[in-house]
Amino acid sequence: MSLCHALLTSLLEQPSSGYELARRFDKSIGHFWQATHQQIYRELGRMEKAGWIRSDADPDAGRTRKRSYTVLPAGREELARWAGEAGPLPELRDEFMVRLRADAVAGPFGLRPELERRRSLHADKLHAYRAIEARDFPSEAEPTRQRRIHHLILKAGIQYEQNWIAWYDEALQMLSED
Amino acid sequence: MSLCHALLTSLLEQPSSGYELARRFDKSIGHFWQATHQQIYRELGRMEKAGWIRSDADPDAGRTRKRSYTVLPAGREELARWAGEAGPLPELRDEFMVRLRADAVAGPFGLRPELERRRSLHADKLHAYRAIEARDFPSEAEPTRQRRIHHLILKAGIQYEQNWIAWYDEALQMLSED
DNA sequence: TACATTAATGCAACTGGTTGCATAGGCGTA
DNA sequence: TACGCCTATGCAACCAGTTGCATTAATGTA
Repeated sequence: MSLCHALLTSLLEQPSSGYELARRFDKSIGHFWQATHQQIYRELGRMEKAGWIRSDADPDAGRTRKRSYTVLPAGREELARWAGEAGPLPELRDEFMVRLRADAVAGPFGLRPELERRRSLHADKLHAYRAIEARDFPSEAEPTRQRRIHHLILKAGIQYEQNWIAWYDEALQMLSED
Repeated sequence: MSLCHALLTSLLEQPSSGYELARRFDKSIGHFWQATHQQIYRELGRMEKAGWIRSDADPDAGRTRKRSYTVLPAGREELARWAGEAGPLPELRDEFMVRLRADAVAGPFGLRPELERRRSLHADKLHAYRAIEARDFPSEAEPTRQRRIHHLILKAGIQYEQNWIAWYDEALQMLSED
């Protein structure tokens, strides 16, 4: 299970509360591994039980319940152990292919608007990634090992979206030939 | 939920038993929407209750329990209703990006072998798709609407794998610069 | 005849992820 | 002061998907 390892990584970068993790997730690794606050809190609880992380009342908690989590040595070891493991490829699992197939067999159901909508959603994501790239990885910046890896991850997202956009263009063109 | 609609589509092409569906799934739409036999049997049960499909003892069942499922008009309507709906984009959810990030923050953990392994798994899939393409969509065949859509779906798989292979090549090259 | 394999279906338990709701303090503003 | 929003955490119920196992019949093979 990757969520706890994603959390360990995030907490190594910066000890944080569950809430902060949830927000940071949305902006970084969350592009490749989504999690709701519920999952995050649940997982933090488990990890604390397992002795991988420790929680303290956050310094700027005031009178709130805010807790800050820190990775313990056991957590760091677990991350190192896990990171080297072989894992499964992500599964290609796309609802829309099911709709397309239904359209081929029992349609046509007029999928053009949906094709266009999806193409534009991919374009939105691509623009968002490009904006992050321009901000975080300007060409003049010195490429440390860490920065290069982070950039590489982002490029996976960029290429993924570009690829789908190209496919949707092809699909739309095919549709207009009918 | 797409599984039942994938099943409806499959059953429209060809009334079948759960077992047959499970095997056909592995070879066609299963590339884009996986399901175990368990899920399929469970779903067939639900759909029969909902009045979308009907089951009869399969003509060549002999003394076995084999049942054959057929789509009823209500099922066909449900498929048409669903097919036109807007759906969510598939989520980009890749374990390996979590490992890479862990490697950037707390590594290096020596991810090269895993990078190579994953690249070659993608290459395997690509070859499998290419083989299907050569067999099912030879250039001389007449492209009906249905055939063109099926080919389009397959191409999504092909481009997806090509895209990942290109990314892994870039990643491996980056790694060798260290 | 015995044994392994494949066809065919299904139960039970579990895991990961989602949804809806609840709580409670802090902060800005009308 | 009252209202709404944001920060922050959590419970409970649910759903989809996975895993392991069990059953029964037919088919092939040593």
